[in-house]
Amino acid sequence: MTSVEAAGRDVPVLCLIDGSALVYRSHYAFIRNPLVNSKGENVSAVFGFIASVMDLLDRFEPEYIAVVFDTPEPTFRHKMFEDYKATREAAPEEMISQLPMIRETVGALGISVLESPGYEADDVIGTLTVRARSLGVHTIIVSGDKDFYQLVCDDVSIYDPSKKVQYDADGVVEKFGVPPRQVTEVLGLMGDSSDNVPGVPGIGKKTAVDLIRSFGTIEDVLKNLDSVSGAKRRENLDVYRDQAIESRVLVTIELNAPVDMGVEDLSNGPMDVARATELFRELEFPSLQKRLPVAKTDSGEFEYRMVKSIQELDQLVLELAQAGAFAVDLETTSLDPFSADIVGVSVSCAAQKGTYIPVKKKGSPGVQRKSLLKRLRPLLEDDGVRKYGQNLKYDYEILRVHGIEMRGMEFDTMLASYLLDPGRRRHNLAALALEYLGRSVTPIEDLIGKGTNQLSFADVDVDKAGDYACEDAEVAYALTEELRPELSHAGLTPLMADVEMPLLRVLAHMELKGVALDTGILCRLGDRFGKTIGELRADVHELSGIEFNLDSPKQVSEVLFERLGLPRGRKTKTGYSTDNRVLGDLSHEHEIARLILSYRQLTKLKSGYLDALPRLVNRRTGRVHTSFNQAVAATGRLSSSNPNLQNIPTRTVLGREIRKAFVADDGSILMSADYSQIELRIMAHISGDENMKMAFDEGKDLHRATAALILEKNEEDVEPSERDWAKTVNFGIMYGMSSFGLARQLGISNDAAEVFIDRYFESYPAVLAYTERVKREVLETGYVSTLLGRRRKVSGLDSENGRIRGMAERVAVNTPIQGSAADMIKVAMIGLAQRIERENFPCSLILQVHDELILEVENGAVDQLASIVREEMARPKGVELSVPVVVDIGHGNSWFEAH
DNA sequence: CGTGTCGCGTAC
DNA sequence: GACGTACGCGACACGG
Repeated sequence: MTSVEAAGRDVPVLCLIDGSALVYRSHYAFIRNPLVNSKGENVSAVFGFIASVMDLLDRFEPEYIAVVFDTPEPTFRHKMFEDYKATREAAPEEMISQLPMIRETVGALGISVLESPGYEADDVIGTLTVRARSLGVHTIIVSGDKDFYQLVCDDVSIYDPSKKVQYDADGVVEKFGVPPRQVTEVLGLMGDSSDNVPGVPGIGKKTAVDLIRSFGTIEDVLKNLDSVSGAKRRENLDVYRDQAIESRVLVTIELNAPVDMGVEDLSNGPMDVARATELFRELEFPSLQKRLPVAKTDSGEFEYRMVKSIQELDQLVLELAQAGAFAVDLETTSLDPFSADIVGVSVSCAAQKGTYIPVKKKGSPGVQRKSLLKRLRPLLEDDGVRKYGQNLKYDYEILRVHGIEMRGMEFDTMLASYLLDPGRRRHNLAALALEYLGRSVTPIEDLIGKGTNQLSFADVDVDKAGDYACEDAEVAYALTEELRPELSHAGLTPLMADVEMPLLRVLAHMELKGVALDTGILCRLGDRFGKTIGELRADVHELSGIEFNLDSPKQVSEVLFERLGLPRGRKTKTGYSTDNRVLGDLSHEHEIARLILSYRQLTKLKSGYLDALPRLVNRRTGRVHTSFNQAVAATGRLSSSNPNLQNIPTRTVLGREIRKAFVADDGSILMSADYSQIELRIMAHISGDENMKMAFDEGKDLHRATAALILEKNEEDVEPSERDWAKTVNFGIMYGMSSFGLARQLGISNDAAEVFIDRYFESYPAVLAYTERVKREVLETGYVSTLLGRRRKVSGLDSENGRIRGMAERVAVNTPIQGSAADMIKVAMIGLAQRIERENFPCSLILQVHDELILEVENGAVDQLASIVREEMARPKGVELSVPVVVDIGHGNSWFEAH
């Protein structure tokens, strides 16, 4: 419909954005549901504005573009007519405060910002349209304001960003009723209430258009008053004739405003992609970030090569050996190392340089996989040639499946980032490149797409794959150079070199080994549970007299609290809670609560374990291979996923049954070794509390001893319930629990809980001192540390907000304890794996559950292994506690029996 | 139809 | 609000 589209791209385009109007529109578009980032800032206007601007860039691909703002200074219109815009309300502060960010982001997108004191944006825009016209440039004015209709002609059109409609001269007639040259005439008569332009009383849009269509101009209307219908209308036109003329001046856009920029100064771009990416990250606009082009670093700076022959590969191997260190990255067809085919290998032995060796396939360059691996093997297996990489555990596993043992792994960028700031969310290459190098890297989705119809990496065009792969290796190299000194500066080099890097290999072996699962057991258990679940569901529906989705907490809450009118408990964000605690209380009121609890327990076990685990048995190995994530938990712990084998039930009789399905191969057994109360022992060690240390020294039951101290009675007189209370307090203190939380947990009054806590700290005074010490440490240094010097930043301890401060306190108190326990078991794992390997012992580590190690061992070696495990766990090298460390060891045919 | 968030529950 | 660290399920809301 528009002249621009008709004209195709023969004519250059200038986009002029009515900035102030767009800010308003963007801000109020979200007024009911403001966009607030995690810092609590309202960023609605920034988001709406920038999203609209990016739409424009996509839609019009303009050669020239500028955002034009009004200025706060009075304009010539105010001087002429003092009431001009007098009824405007002041802009809201939370919108005004977004203006600097909008300007900055617009700047990063390579777009000029214009304003002219004493003139409105309209005048600057009008003036530029004239200049553009003389240069043969078509102007698109981006605004919803009808005032702009007057500027429309063959070379000027309007684009309304909220309606996404473009108007040419015909469009204006259709929309407004008169052609552009008569727009000011109509506006002069009808006025504009938003700008407080008076016009003529009693004449609105419809009448004004009728009059101007009949007569042509305001003067013509006034000359022919006799022909105007309506006595009152004639009178008003007569009385307010000067006001009409004056209004027309007010609405007429100035075409000669002082604008010091020419159209040629308003070229679109270049975009500062790195800066824009950074801003979008700060603002938390991932959706906009995705729309940015990938940062193009000056390609002259980078040297990405592709190896296309054996001869070139031999040359490369020499180069890498000469360099003594290189970053390596494998491109494969799968994340599962057992089914992953190697598509190519990229390496980098200098920043800004990368080489890709594609595996040969029909019709494209490369080297046969067999000869590729053969040529690289000596280099990869050479301990003296240092390897860098991002998540080397993966590359190590792939190579190992292909018969290559990568040695000399020295620096994993993911782990380095994790040690530097274990609290950060992502340690992926893209995030690190952005953070430490200020670079954006090509996302893999750009090559293989996303969602269901993802390509295999093998199907990616080899040149594109090469660029991507070279970049990954090269970025890993550059990051290594960047992160190594940072690690050293933070005193984290030993932790990296002696713990995390060696552990990487241990974890890889555990993942590759996997654990055998007797799916028959799970299947039978699943059938049994399924029947009971069906019965429970029927009973609940019967009792409530309605069929509903028992899996929906929302519907459960409706049935319990509305239909059955049971007493409501706590509220959640979305309604009334139906969790275990609430249902437990309700079970005295109504039988249905008990049934729902049973239903919940069984469905949880069935969907979460019985049904889920068999699906994750690897087709090739017949075993389950979890991932042990080394850079996730902020305290230094590992985590486990796909499946999570660190949350297999044990606390309930029914749940524990699942452990019977975790079994050993024929001729072997499972051995479980777990630390007894390791975190409390570490708390005793770190705090140095004499009473607590003494209890451990004397081999006492710490919970019983604690109860005796608090209650001032003999240990043998402590009741089982009293021991349970003490146990709750012991753990509660470690987690920074408040008297409120303790009261809730124990079902006692707040005052009673406070007394407990006071008595606890009187019994263990150094523990209280410890909590004070870590808080002071955070205030002084900003972080807390574990026994091995692992650091975690803690923020919020100085917050005004009690909730945030409380959270920070708990993190500060808990992290050194949880983290030191993690340090300890990691060191034990490394020592144990080393001995097993060196002594060629017929066993493997297979699982770690925070304070427990599970091994699979051949029948004959059980007793000998038990003593090795105990030694390595009780006295991990470099971690010595001032209290005894007790390790409980059991074994059996299944995990259930090993406990 | 895929993606993100919430409530909930499992582990240590 | 009120106990630290994880992972993952089903439901639900949202957006293309």
